[in-house]
Amino acid sequence: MSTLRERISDAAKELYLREGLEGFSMRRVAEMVGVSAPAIYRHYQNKDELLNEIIIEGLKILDDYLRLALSAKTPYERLLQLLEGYLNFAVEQPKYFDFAFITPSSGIDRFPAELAKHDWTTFTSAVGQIYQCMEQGVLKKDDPIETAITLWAEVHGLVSLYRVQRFGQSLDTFRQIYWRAVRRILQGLREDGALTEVGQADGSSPTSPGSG
Amino acid sequence: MSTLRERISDAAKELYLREGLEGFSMRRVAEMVGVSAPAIYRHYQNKDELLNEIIIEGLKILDDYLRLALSAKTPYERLLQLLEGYLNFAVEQPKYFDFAFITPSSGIDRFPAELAKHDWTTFTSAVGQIYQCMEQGVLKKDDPIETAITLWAEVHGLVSLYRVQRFGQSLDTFRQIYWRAVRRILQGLREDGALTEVGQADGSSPTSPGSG
DNA sequence: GTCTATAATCCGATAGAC
DNA sequence: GTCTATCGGATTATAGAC
Repeated sequence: MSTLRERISDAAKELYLREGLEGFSMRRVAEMVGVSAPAIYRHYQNKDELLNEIIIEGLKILDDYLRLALSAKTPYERLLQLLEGYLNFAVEQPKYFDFAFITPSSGIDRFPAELAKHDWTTFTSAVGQIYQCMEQGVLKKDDPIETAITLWAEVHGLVSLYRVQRFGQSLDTFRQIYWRAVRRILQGLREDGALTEVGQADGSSPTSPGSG
Repeated sequence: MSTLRERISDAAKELYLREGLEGFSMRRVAEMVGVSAPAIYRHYQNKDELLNEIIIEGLKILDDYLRLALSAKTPYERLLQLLEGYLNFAVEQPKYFDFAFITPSSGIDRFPAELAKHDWTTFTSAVGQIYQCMEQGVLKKDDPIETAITLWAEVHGLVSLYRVQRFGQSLDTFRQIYWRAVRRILQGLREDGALTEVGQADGSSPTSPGSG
């Protein structure tokens, strides 16, 4: 059992995933649901409101990817898993990633409050892991917030450049590039000389939460 | 003296800078030039081909920003200036930055060969500075290509997140965030203990090439 | 080579009947 | 709440005169 509003929302997500923002239209959503286009406006005020539904769905899925990290045993492993969750979300849910993090003003100008709240929640979680790493001496004492920004920017830059085709098309190659870059950063954030390698010793990725 | 093709190209750039991708249309370009819309198709096969003109212009402007870095005296200063050129380009020419580096498939699917060539040229230049830094002992010996990727991803991630409103709206604040993150990365890439600070000692930016 | 005119579609959104 | 019909607009692209 599902309401018409839910069916519209589901169809919108399906259409966006299949056709992208370019092929997304109210008319086609209506056609998929089996109603006329104006009927949608009884449930959503306009196109932007329907598109917001898609962003929110993407954030939920990103949460699923990141939540898996919290089950790891040490703060450092949780941090690595968070970094991998971001990678897996971007490469396994590229359309959602694009819409939530890439697409600038095309489509939606004002970003919904959910987005800011979501950012804050997950960012705070990452800061917590980093803080614990510093307390344990796994990372050098530093400002955990600024350190989190530094790491977030690195992984976001990597996946963004991958999304706009700057690292070729091979996912395997990109995963190697990703982890070598991230580990190079982490190396610089570690206590000098101490604990040269924590966790995996090679450049391969931890277990993939999304593909397992 | 200018050909009609050049006038179309100029009008297209002007319209895109003023209205963005959303407000860009063949009709409006034609209107600006003072010809009918179909006349444009005598000089450009379709809309994508005209949009490519804009990307190429953006890459030329980016080159202007990055070329200023080469006049600095040391490899490390040239590297810092390159990193600042990227920042200045992104914040001073946001529309060009968005189109060349953010906008995914909306608008253009296949990226022109110019783009790949440009990437390669400027990237190679950055790798050269990094290599020299390593030879001089300013940076730890490492793979200069991977190091360049790591740095590129960091600055690209920072400016991309800024462009999608993740760091608030204050440019001054963002510049501070940017340089603190970049310097944190560079710190980790330096020889352990040696040369704790090269160049500016505070977190402020070098001289801005674009705003001076 | 450039023009006018127009085709053939698509879009978001609304009005008003039922 | 859903429908038909339609408005007002956009788009790429072509036909044919000049």
